[in-house]
Amino acid sequence: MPKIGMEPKRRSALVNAAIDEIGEAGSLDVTVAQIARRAGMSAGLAHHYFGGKEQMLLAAMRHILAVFSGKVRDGLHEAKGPHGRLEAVICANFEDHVFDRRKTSAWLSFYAMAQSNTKAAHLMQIYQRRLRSNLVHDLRALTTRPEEVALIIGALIDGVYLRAALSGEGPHSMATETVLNTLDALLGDME
Amino acid sequence: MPKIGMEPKRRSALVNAAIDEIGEAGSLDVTVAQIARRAGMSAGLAHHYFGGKEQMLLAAMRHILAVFSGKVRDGLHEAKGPHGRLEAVICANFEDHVFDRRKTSAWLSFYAMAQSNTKAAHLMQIYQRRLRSNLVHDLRALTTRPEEVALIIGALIDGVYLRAALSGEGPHSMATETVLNTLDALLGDME
Amino acid sequence: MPKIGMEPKRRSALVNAAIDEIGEAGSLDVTVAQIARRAGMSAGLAHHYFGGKEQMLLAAMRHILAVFSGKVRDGLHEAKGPHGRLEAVICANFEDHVFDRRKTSAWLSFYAMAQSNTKAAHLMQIYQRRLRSNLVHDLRALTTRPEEVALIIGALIDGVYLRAALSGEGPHSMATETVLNTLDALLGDME
Amino acid sequence: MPKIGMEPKRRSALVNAAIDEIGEAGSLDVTVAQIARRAGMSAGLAHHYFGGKEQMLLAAMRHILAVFSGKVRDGLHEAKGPHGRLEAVICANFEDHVFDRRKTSAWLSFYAMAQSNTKAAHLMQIYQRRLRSNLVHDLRALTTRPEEVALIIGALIDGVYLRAALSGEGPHSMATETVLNTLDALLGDME
DNA sequence: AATGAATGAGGATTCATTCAT
DNA sequence: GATGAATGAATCCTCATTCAT
Repeated sequence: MPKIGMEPKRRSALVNAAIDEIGEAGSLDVTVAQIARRAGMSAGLAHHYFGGKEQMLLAAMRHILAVFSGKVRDGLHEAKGPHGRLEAVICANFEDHVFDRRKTSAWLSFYAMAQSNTKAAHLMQIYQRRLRSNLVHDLRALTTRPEEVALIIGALIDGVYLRAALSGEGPHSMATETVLNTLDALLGDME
Repeated sequence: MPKIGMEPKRRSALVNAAIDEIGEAGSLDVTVAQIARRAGMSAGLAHHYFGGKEQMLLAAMRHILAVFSGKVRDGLHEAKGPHGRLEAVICANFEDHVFDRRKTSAWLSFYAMAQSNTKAAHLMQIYQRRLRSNLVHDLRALTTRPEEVALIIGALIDGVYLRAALSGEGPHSMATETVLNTLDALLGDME
Repeated sequence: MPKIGMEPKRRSALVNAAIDEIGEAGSLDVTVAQIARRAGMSAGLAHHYFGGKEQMLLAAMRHILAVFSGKVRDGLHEAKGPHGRLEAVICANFEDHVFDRRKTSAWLSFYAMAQSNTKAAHLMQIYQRRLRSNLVHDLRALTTRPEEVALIIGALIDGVYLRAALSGEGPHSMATETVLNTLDALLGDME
Repeated sequence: MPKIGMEPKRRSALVNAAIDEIGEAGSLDVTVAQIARRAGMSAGLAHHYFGGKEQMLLAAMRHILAVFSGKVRDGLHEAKGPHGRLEAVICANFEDHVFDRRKTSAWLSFYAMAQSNTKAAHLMQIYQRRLRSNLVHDLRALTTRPEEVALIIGALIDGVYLRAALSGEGPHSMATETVLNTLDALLGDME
């Protein structure tokens, strides 16, 4: 069994297991043993690879953010024009992969974690800044108050996501449409 | 020593202590002993009055919602006209008392709790429905799509609150204005 | 069972149990559970009263030193004249109570502990300084080099004790005589 | 890759690493992994060569004793006359190499180990007997009570060493002189 | 020979909860 | 009513040791 180059695989398996476990439990009160078992290894090995529970959770959080960032980047590549790019960013937030029950649930738990964990808070900040920066960049061409609209759209995305996470359903299309409509309303009004 | 009418005082003290403790810790990982000590009594007594930690936390959550509901009701009493009433509801969400650092922090923790605790989820639902109902009621007079606008405004309130809770600051006026502006943009556009 | 004022009794029982357990094991590799069981309580309670293993061990060390100090004080009270007092100090180091197998064994373990634990090192220093101070005080009347003789006698006491601890036997009288004879030889020579 | 004659080098490296690690930590609570890493190999290989942690520690202890014995032997070769030989033995105990901070620290830890480990105890016995035998042999020509003086000098050496190990300083010359002076006092007195 | 993977037992610590007084 | 005593289960983490390659 002990092949070489296991570390990346193990780490990846643990990260996914952590997200799933947290998602299912709906809370961070998940034991290392549970995660490790789901990832098919002993708790000791999990510690060996991550050094501790906290770092494992942070890695999971980082992974969620990385996947999400990738989606946004992909979406932006294909989009054309400022409005198209805004749509792409918003859609990326509500894509099926991101909107998976387990992911949203884990996400909300990480939100809570960010309140007591400095590193988690830092990760959230990075995500929020990146989102804001993307939005502002394309809003400049469409409105005289890009900052304000970005603030609203950003908060709205979070709010819609939050409600989805809580309700447990995943009204993907509805969510996207809701935000897009608001965007257009704001653009139309502030023009 | 066995004074009469101690129970309400004890319960109230515990609820407040729980909110403060959770708020300070930024998480629900708070011990019964801590809460009880802050409330000036033994952990055993806390159990006596609430029967368990979970019920104590739920009582704390209920209390936050109750205080908030009271604020909304007060605001609605003084407000005039549909738009004025909408303003009142929104303002109530960002009042100083509600927007206190500790309260927002506890609130976000309860959000997370609602994912794994059915009763907590139920309380959140009640709050969301009441908010929605208030919004829809007054939006009927101002737009042809009251449901949709209510959805957006509701999500926006949550999103703004969420960000405030995370950032730790309390940009009260900004928050209120942001939501109000969006409301007007939506009304203007959808009329 | 839960009577009031249990704390001192529990702490005392734990300290004694710790000394016995360490003495029997011949090492500090003793579990809190073992100590607690010997003291007739749960491991949780042991933590409740001491806050941790280290503090429990330090309390045990302190207790050994305190008992020993008491013996020295008692001996000095009854002794007469400088030489009599010196004899009393030396005898106190090899009294039966102090020379009990378990105590010596624990003592040697604490010596080792003092190398990695600052607080333990501090306790050892206090003991050594007190011994030295006692010796020097009475040697002043008997020799022109009290400091030097005190150094030798102090080291000799430690050495004899160390060997006794290692050998497991307790040649009380021999030990005492050995040190006393050396003292007299030094005094006779240095006069 | 499988070089010939690697075993002695590996074993030696591990023994030295163990002594250093124990010396630095000031305790036997040192992991095999730490020792192996310091010796530049994997923990698995360390096991391969020694069969277990205990045997590795015993080998380290044996090594310290062997180095020390060599020093004594060398000293005795060059010394002349009974008194000169006694001086040589005493000096060998406080030579720089032996008196190195790390070595003394490890030594004290091994003392503690001898209480719970039969093999370690046996090694200590061998050392003490050899020291005693050396001392008695030369004391015969100088005093009528060689056994008693040997006992005192032996215990004094241990005591001085113990204090040096604890204090962390290495007052080499002082230590040597202290013991030598005592020796002369005893010889002068008991003649 | 040598490594890194892997395990599993064991230990300190925490804490909700119960209970005698 | 109120307390502090007490427990025991649960959890994180460490580490010696084994093993496939």
